[in-house]
Amino acid sequence: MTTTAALYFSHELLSWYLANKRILPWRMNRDPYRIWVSEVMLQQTRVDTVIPYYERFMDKFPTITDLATAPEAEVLKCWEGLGYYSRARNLQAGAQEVLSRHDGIVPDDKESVAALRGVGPYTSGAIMSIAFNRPEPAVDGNVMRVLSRYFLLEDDIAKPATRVKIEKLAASLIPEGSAGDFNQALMELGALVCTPKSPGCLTCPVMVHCEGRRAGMEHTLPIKTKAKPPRPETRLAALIIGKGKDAGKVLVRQRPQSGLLAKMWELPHVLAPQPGAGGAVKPPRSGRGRKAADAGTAASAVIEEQSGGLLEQHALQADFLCRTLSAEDGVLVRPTGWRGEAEHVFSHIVWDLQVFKSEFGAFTAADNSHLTAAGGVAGVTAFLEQRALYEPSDAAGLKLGAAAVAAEQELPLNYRWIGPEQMNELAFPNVFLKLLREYWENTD
DNA sequence: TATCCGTGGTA
DNA sequence: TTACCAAGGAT
Repeated sequence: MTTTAALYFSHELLSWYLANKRILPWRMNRDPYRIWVSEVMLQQTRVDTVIPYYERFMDKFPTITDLATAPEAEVLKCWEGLGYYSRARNLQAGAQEVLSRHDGIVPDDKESVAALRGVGPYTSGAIMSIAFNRPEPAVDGNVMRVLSRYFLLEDDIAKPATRVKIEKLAASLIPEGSAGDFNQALMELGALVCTPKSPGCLTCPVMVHCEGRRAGMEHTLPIKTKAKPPRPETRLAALIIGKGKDAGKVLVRQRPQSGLLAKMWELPHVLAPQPGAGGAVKPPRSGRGRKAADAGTAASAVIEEQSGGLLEQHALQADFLCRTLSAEDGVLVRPTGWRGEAEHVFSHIVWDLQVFKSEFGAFTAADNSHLTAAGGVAGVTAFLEQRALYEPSDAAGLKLGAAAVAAEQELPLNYRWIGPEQMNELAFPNVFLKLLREYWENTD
């Protein structure tokens, strides 16, 4: 690559950007805090998805101090539905670092910015270049795609080493004094023209010297190895309906401090024995109108309830849910009917949620007869023995200990009864948001 | 280095 | 419907 060709690329691209750039909320000015928030929200997230979240977030937390001093629950609630929730917690931690160590002013040196929680190589480059116009590369997926095509680079962009290589190339292309615009131009081109599936070479401002296109490789570049497919998990969830003083409420729980969906709220659920783990509960034949969110599904649950018992598969699952929730959380519930199915897709896991309407409290064998109406006690006990879930001597009883039955249940600290109003305070992942909204819509 | 982290749009 | 993947970071 000659210097003149590089100059051509940079200046043609920069001119195109200045004439075609989108008007976006974070392009109002170059306030480093606004740029920072936008870059974190835009991590692995589309512009159109981010915009309404960004507007709400900046409205609620206009300054670094506002964000740093806010209750964490409010920050999470503001992020609800956007995904990758550690971003929200790290962003607030970063704001607190800036407040305590930099007098509330975003530092304008690379090392300090890169040291902030949730700020990696891309985001530090983006903040330094866009907010401070420093000549730092900001290499994201767009930039790797654009440069892989333009310079016909056949490196696997899934490998971290490739990003490092492209960072050096991108740094060398930054025009004097235009780092912020140039970095945004690269990303804008990737988002609007040099798109993953069908690149718009005919309207591309740098098509004449694009080596990838000239080699007819615009559709095969960039090279990227396939990601591992997500593992399926069947999860048995309890929609626990309150009675008495808790009438009209639902029992929810908060997830642990770290890991998947950290600190988010959810319906209690347990991991079902997975297929292949040895005589496991298989999910009912899924698909076709059985999803809780579909209009026709609630009907399926009603039919099951009215027929005086659950389908065998659901009976087995309900029983397993009841026992496991008792064992794991010490929460005693009585599933009374299958309510529906919902799917939740993560990057690395797919949840098949089987939702069971449940009552709160201990149960006895007689109470539980509905669980075995379809499958028969023999089938259920055989299943339970196979899973070694309780002592064979209890096989005929299907009940928990008498002490547990009699005791007044105390809720674990991470459990809470909530009504519709509490939906405005607690942050839920989207699946549970939909399930709860659907429940309250249909019970008004 | 590989895996863990959400969610939704699109072809 | 599946498959891809988006202004990535932490461990």
